[in-house]
Amino acid sequence: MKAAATPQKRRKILPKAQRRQQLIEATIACIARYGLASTTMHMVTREAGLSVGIANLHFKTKENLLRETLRYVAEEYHKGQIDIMRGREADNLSNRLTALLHFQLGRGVTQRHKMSVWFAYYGEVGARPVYQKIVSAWDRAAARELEFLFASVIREGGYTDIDPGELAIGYAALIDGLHLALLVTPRELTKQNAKKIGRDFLRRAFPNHI
Amino acid sequence: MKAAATPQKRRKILPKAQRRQQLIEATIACIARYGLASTTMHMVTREAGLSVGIANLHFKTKENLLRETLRYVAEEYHKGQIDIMRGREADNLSNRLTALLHFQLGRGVTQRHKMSVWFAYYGEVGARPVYQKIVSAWDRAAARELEFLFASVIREGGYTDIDPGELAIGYAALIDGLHLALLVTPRELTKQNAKKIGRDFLRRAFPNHI
DNA sequence: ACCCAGAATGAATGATCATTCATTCTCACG
DNA sequence: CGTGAGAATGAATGATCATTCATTCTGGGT
Repeated sequence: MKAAATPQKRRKILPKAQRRQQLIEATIACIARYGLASTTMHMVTREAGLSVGIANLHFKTKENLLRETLRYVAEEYHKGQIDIMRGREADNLSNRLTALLHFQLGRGVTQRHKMSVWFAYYGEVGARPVYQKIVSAWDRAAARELEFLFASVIREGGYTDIDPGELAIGYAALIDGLHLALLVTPRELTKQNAKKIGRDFLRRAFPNHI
Repeated sequence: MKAAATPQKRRKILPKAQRRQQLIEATIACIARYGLASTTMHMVTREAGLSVGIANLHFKTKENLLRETLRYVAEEYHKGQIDIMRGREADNLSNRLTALLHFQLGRGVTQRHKMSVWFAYYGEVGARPVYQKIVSAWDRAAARELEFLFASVIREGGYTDIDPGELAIGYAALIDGLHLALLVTPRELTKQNAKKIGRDFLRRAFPNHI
């Protein structure tokens, strides 16, 4: 038998870190497509093109894999934000605000499957304290950074009567809410419109900057 | 044997509508406590103090029960909002805005277990078009009403440069985002603060009213 | 060229769960 | 009272799924 009809997948050995990464990405794809509730280990390993046993080898349990996947997604999103807020490229505060808005409502983040994964985990936060811990740790970090950025803008613009911490929570909530709207009622809201709404929020707070 | 140690639950026959209601409420309690993913039919029927078979009798399948539960929750929340917006009690627009805010961030709605249920379903929307349909139908109705209210406020206050539809989407997104923050990072945000943030949003848009 | 540590496999196991349905029980009506 | 229509029960069934582990295979080291 020379060449089988099915092209005989050759077993490949790779470093642990690479396999873990591969499995996490397969998990994300499955959650986006089938939801957190009905994603099975078989689906994940098939998506990765590997055998079922592999999951147990690299992550002890399914619960573990899901936890690590959330960690990965949360880190990706929040690090992206923080990098822009600390941004060296845009020293100008106005540009930095705009860059942040474009990241948060831009092509990368607002892809349907990414938002699906994000809210799938949020949905379980009420029942799983572990998820809450992971998300809130990153949230706190991003919130602090945003508060700092807003404080700079307030100082520069001489705005009075604005608490940077409260405004930061409000802005973050608005962005989350817009993500939710893009996911749940995409027919009622385009990404363009979402950006305009975010921009209007900032303009009403910082009229001299936006 | 006269009186058993366990007080012999007597079988009771009730009208269909009442049993359905009872099961839906048990479902809500279970989702809040254990999450959508791990809520089982046994849990739900035990919570309701009934037998397993009852679920099949009143709702053909689990999927059906979950659907009806979402319908119930969505209706409760959105009807509450709409009633206030159409409110006969508060003819004054300022008061109506305030009443809406207090409903949306008040004791009733922001109970942890209610928000849990809400976001549990949002989390599955990406994978289940049925859920999306149910939620977006109610969302659309509430959005229209809110846009109408904002349009009245804009007319009364002579505000320029505000699109009521866009502002309504922004406000709704802010409220959703605040609910999420109350659920995920309750240590960072009190209900009092959430209300203040919502009020500030309205004040920046309608300074003559709030 | 050979070897073996340990990476990868997947059939088998046992646990959990939704759903079924033969049987029991209730109560409205005669 | 007595009865039957149909509401309620829960043990049994079969399907699905996470996890295990005996076995196979790979590639770096010698």
